[in-house]
Amino acid sequence: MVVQQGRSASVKDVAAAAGVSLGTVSNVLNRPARVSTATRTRVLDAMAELGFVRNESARQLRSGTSRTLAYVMLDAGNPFFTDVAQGIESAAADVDLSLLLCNSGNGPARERAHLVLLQQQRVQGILITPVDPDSEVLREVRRHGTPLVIVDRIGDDQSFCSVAVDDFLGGRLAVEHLLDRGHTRVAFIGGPTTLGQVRERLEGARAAWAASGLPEEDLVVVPTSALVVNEGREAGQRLAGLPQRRRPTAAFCANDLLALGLLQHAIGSGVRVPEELAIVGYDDIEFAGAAGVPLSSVRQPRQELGSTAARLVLDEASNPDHEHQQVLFTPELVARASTL
Amino acid sequence: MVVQQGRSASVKDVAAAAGVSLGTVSNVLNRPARVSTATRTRVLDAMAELGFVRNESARQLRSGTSRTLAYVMLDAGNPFFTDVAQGIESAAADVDLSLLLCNSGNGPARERAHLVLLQQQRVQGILITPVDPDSEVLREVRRHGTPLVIVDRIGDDQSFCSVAVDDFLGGRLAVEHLLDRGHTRVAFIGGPTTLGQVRERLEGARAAWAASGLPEEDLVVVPTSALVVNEGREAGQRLAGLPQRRRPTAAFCANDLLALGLLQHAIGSGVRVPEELAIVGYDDIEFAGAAGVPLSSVRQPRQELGSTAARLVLDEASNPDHEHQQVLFTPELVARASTL
DNA sequence: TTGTAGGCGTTATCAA
DNA sequence: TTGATAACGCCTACAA
Repeated sequence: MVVQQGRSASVKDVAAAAGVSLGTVSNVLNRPARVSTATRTRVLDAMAELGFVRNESARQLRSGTSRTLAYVMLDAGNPFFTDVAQGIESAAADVDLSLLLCNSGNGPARERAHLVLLQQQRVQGILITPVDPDSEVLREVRRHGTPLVIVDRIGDDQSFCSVAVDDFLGGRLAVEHLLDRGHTRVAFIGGPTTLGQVRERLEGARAAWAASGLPEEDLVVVPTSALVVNEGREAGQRLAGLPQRRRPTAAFCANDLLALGLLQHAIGSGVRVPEELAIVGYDDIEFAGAAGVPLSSVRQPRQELGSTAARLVLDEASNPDHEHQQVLFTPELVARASTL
Repeated sequence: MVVQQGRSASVKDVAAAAGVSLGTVSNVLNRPARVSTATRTRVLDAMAELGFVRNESARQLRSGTSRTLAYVMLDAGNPFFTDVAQGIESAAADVDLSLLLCNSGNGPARERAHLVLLQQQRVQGILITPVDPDSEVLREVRRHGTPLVIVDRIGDDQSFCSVAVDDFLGGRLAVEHLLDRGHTRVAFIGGPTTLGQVRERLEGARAAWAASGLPEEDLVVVPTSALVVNEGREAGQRLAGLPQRRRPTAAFCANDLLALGLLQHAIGSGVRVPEELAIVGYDDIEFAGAAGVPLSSVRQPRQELGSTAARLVLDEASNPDHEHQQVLFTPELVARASTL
């Protein structure tokens, strides 16, 4: 066993140690059948002795493409996206690719920086939940030739594959559920509306509300600056500040983090859930069901979202007849104790 | 603007398009000052025209090292580890490195596969929360020369840098807190004990218990097969199945996911928290404070854990006088409503 | 200021 | 079955 110093052993070193040519070592690596058993073992021994590890950069330079997929997440702190990432990873692992995870944190500059790096690395494909699906940066990636699939959003044009869940329908389901429960004053909590997800869930909510014939102003929109727990708490305070007769008896939150924050505020300030305030979240993350009052939520097929996106990007990468497609999954309302 | 087909443009193509030599293009990229303004703009224009993107593999092959750090997580579904990852990522971004995230899912085989891939990619350094910190695979990485830092664990030997939090102390703090609250029958919920974190938290709990002079058998150990929400629910059922006079009045869970599951079971089956069952978790993930009954928990400095580990691995990678060190952070008990 | 040449580690082709 | 060689794209001496 040899302690490495300097740079690590190359095929050339292995060849020298085994007393064979460099080409033979390469054959042992890539077409073992072509090498006689005797020399093969000699080469393998030399590799073990020297602690040889293939250099992926060199391989990649030679082959022109890497064995890596990348996913640029919108918010790594949101379990929804880590679940999507798990779906991607398992699909990637099936075809022996590894997954590079990046986090834009909803920042266009960070997103752009990641995309540049990924193209430099010649990743096989990029999956991204973009800050803005119609941004020019995405089209630049396409122009460069790197396959790209949009996850959890749909762009205006159809020049990309995308995998998303019907957010408009999800918003409708949530509000229809609350209407079914007899609520006539409901809050929509969410923002910023620069996020398409938020916009469409709100539109769906409005559509359901309009269909009910209730006065428009009784769907109270409470904007937030991000989809995080703390914003949910603050929204709770704002609701509590409303005069009794204008205060909604139910809230539909644009995601579960907000809903959990709202729930926490409610319980902390003695508001009974669902009797005084019913709550519906969105995403159905694991913690929604595990909340003190289990949360009703709109479930999205997270893992499937990821694995489907991975399949699409791989098809785009390898199938010359690839055609872009927009896959739209259907969300589903999961009713739990927070809406009775 | 040109639509790419075939392979993407290289420095050679740019040189041809700009009517200069290949060396000049390289100078524009790496020593712009050495190039006259006129030729520089000509070259830059050609790059834009061709949609040139540097090939990182070639660069790396030449330079011998990559611009990437990697973190092998133990469980990507646990917010604790994603928070650690965020700490690493921000430290890496500070020095212009990108972070490759892998997930072993507590599986030795997956862990090993990831490590091989990472070495092949010649990452600058590997951070890992290992399945087993004393495993031979880690030493093999070291032997190959890739800097490696152990995160959230400490190995037996001190041949690696490590960054961890004092789990023994954390266990003690949790149980002392429950003893302070007057509990005389307490459950420890956690497992598998192949996880060192679990073993040490349990040891700490036992030490505190022994110091109290209470009968040993009144610290009831409820083993689980994983540190996930669902196992917490099942532990709740097992507790409920105990005869009243042997049933603990408080539980210390080896992490917050278990605690959330237990809490959910308790609320669902009408057990009042903390009056009938007090609960202390571990990690203080964001969802602990946001639980229906906010959870008391042992807080670990997650982001700091990550950023410190990143600094250590970079020092090991670049400082010839690097000395391995074991950094041990101190945990802190955060008391909330779940223990009154 | 610009151009030329060699090499990083791997693989594939072709010849022996 | 094995060996020699060229090429992938980039960077850095060194030469002009």
